[in-house]
Amino acid sequence: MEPRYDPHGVEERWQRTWEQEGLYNAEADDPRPPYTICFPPPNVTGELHLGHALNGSIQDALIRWHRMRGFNTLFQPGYDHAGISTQNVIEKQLAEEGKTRHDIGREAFVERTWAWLEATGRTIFEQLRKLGASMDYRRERFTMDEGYIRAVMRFFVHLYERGWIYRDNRIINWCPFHESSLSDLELIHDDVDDTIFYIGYPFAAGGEGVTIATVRPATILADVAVAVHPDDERYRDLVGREVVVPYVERRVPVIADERVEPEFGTGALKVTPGHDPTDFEIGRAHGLPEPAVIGPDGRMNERAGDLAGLTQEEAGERVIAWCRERGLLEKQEPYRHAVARCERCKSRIEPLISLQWWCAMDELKRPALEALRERRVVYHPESQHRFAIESLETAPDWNISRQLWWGHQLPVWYCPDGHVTVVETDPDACGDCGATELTREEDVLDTWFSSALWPLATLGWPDGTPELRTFYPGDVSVTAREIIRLWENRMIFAGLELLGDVPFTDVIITSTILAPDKRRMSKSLGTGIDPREVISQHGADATRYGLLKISSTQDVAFSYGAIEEGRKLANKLWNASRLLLQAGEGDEVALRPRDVEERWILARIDSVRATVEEDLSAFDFSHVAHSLYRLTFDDFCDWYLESIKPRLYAGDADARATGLAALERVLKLLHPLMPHVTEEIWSHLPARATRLIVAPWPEADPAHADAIDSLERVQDAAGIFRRSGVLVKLGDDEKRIFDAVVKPERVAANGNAAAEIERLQKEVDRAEKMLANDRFVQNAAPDVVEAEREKLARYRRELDALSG
RNA sequence: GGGCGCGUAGCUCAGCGGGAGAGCGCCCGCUUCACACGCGGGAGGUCGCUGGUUCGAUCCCAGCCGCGCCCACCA
Repeated sequence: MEPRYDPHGVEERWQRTWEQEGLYNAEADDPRPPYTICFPPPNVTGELHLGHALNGSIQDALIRWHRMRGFNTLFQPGYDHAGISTQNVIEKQLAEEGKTRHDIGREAFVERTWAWLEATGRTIFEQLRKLGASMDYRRERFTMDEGYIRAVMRFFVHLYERGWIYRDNRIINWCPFHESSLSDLELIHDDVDDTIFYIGYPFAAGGEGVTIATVRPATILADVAVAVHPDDERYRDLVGREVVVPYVERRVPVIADERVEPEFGTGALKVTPGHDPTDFEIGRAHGLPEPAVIGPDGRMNERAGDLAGLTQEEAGERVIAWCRERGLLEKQEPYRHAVARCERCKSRIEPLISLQWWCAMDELKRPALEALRERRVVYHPESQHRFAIESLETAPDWNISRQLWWGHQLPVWYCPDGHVTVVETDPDACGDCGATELTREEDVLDTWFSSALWPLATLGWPDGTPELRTFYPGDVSVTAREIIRLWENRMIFAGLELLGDVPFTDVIITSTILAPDKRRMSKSLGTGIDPREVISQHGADATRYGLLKISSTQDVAFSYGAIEEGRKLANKLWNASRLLLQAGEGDEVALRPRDVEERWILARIDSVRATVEEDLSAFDFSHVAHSLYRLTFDDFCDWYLESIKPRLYAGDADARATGLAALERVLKLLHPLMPHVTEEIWSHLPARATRLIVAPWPEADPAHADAIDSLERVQDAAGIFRRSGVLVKLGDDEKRIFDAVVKPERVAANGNAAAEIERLQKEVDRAEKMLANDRFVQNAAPDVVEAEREKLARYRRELDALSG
């Protein structure tokens, strides 16, 4: 064994070995209790980023821990077809060839997408293998593989038959670039500098009229009313009167609606149901018409009269000029406000009324809300649990149709008479009239519609497979905050609706990793860090350790220091094992603690085991990493191994056998975090019959607990021993050694009894003062007072020993 | 506008009612037979500010200042 641990080669070797030996595999007929985690299916076109790496490290730590604890673990891999995102990639390729998707047609487009995926997609799981993620790679699924498509079709038909899927003309977010609707959750909001115009709408009967404020003057052409708040005293008398819309010179009513904000602008709102979501709601409530003057391409349409064909900006200018000429433009001001953009192409979103498919949420979300409130599913941290409930409560009906070509085409067919047939596979005839000339709905489903089925469909649903029976419901889902509403909540209601049970019991929301300088990681800022490089440079174990160490409930800065720490820990373990192995020949690994330091380290390991179990159960991975680092460096190496060196050098077989047994336990505790180095060391230990990855997790071992207290005080002086070049031999009477040997040595080594006495005197004074305080003695918890008394007694003893 | 969170050593962060901590960095000393990716020693902090609760507050409460994130249809 070399004196330096080098992860290169070692990690790849174990990854191959584990997989080849089938140790990642999960079997449905395994009688052990199941433990299931589905890796959130990454975009099929994507590459591993730090979010994946952190997610993978967390999930794999949980999986490996449970595997060692005797669970039949399934870590499920797979990809998402990622509708818009993938279509984007292909459209960009086409654009480089000077073409659009319409030039090659739908069939060729879809074919091309598949061909491209075959050639270049699906690389993330190769990268996750290099992280050591112990997934059952045989079970890789895709949201558009044959079985999965059946699941999606079944889900749609199921919801349709429940009466929850409907088609309606409603206002949606239209992306002019993708020429598709988008859900609210697929938007981003950006501040832009705009101009707000104040425009007078004269009374139809003549006179001043009312002034409104708008940033989109082009939409004036589609105004159907002016609305004010019902309690707005200023406008009370106006309600019911008619005003004239500028430019088009159309008479429209003044109405009252609570959705109007009296404080904003002039408190009077021009109502444009065709081009604004709020106005749309107001319009529906008042039964107003919904004219549209802007088309799907974002330009003015034929209903815009002489402005048809213009961009909105051009049309707006013409409208403003018209108003200015007639003295209707009261003022204009610079105005900064947020606008919605497509999260993929950044195009400005056009609110348009469009015929779309919808999924009603009221019935679907009710059982999910119940499950969340009863905590059958719990989000971690707790603040996210509240957010998840709130999000679900307020979830509007779901726009599930997209006007894209890449995705699951809706299982909806129309006959020439306009009858609608909804079935899972191509029907022969119209369900209503028997007509055989059917055309299929062109729209595809929102990508998240299929993602919602991930925990079920990957296990074979809608078929009643053994996998589904064994591994559903699963256990944990690990994901990022922004995906709670898009994905997690939807998996919950889909699972409850289709199988009557939640898909998992815990959802871990991971922290966002920022660049080391706390800026957002982004390619354009050049602040991105590629986890694949980190892994190849520092090793998978160090990367895993580092990511888990910095993980928390808030946003965290990436830290190479934490990765370094992981590397150091691996090296330390490696050398600790060398010390023990080189100290003798035998292949004995056995607990034969003779001296208190041996009982002490066993007790420490057991105490850390308990802490680690608690922290893993609470998903506090940072704390786990911290505890194990301290255990390895401070307790195991700096103190315990140092103290048994004399015995090891003397060839004491018991000391070696016990040391190896203790080392084994430490390796086990660390394996979920740093699987490779621990397995590698394990393989060097004598007579290893089994792999560490499937070795049993340490049992509770309280046998040596009493050794902790007695030795820890002596440990306090350990530094002195080593510095003075003396290796202390600790007998049963540690206390005697401490008082008689350690103290004087410490003083001698420091050459500084006065300072030590001063320090102790300060402690004594402090403790005496507290204990003399009646209110402290009466009010503080009894064990706190007792601890203080013990401290005082100890300080006094030490003080006596020094000054006496 | 709403929600969440954060301000502790030069940097990154842990601790969260009774002794101010870790990693990295810095200074001093060690080629001690596991490890210089190491060992020992050390410097460095009014624990954002102001009040309150308490015998006692970095820790609980309120306000303020600063920073970040998420959500949002104020035209």
